[in-house]
Amino acid sequence: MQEITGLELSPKKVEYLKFLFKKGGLVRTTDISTQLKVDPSTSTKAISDLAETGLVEHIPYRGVRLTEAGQSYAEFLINRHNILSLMLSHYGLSPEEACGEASRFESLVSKTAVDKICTSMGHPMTSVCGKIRHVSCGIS
Amino acid sequence: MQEITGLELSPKKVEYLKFLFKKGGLVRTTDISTQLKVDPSTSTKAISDLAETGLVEHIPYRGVRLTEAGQSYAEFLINRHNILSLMLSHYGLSPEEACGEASRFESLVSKTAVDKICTSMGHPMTSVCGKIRHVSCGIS
DNA sequence: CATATGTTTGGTATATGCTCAAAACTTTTG
DNA sequence: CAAAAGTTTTGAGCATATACCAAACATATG
Repeated sequence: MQEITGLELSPKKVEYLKFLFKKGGLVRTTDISTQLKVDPSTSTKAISDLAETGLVEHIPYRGVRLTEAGQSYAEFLINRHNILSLMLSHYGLSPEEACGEASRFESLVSKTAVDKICTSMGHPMTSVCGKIRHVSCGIS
Repeated sequence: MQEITGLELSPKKVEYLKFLFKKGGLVRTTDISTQLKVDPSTSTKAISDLAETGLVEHIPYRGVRLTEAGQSYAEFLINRHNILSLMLSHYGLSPEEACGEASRFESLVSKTAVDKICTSMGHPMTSVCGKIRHVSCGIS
């Protein structure tokens, strides 16, 4: 994934990647299916898809791990979520509401837009749902 | 549609409804397919779906018209779009960017959130892409 | 009223996401 | 250290949303 547009992954795939990042290391299929509340077979399938994109490495019967590309992409995904949540919280949404709304639509917000929002907010360090790291954020 | 959550329709269905509202009156299948750049058969299908929800009335070979429910729902959809676009434009996105981003994700933003954003912005009357009418906006 | 135009139907395709049952593999344990 | 128990994967199948094409159908017009 050379240029990140932010629109590469489907909503669910984004969830998987964010979870893998937060969990860290080798993650078991069951952990994922428990967390995302789906059948283990569903998470196995999703992981196979992600493995094909090169974002994760799947060791069958062992677990999944983010690749280096996956790490930095997941970091973008989490920053995007945090920035959008923070933005929404500025409009009177509670942290939970903001976080929930952002989770629903974040996969459709481009990196370009996120970068502008981030810049406009002055590259904040913390959101309502986590710290923000301005690594791939196109600081201007 | 008793209580509007804002999450009733798929992205494309939202587009159809917004277009029908803007066009007004009885709209022909071809107008729709031309506008949304899809095959006429595709728009016929979408319209059938919408007709089942009671938001539009389809008179075969004649055209489609919003029902009263469809009218007010479409008004909500357009306000949502306008409010989200305006919000984004406050973060340095150009009108075109703001409008484009909003179009991508608006169908996943709840009415509750939109109402809060609208209130927080002081119920603005105009956005970067159209006027705003605060009819169903839960003015507080 | 026959033909041109516009619309709908039916078949088919892709993408995403999901479940269940059975097979395959790993781990535990007697 | 083999059988039982537990976990993971595979394969078949289903649902939704979106799309196209070709054929059938309705309407409008010359």
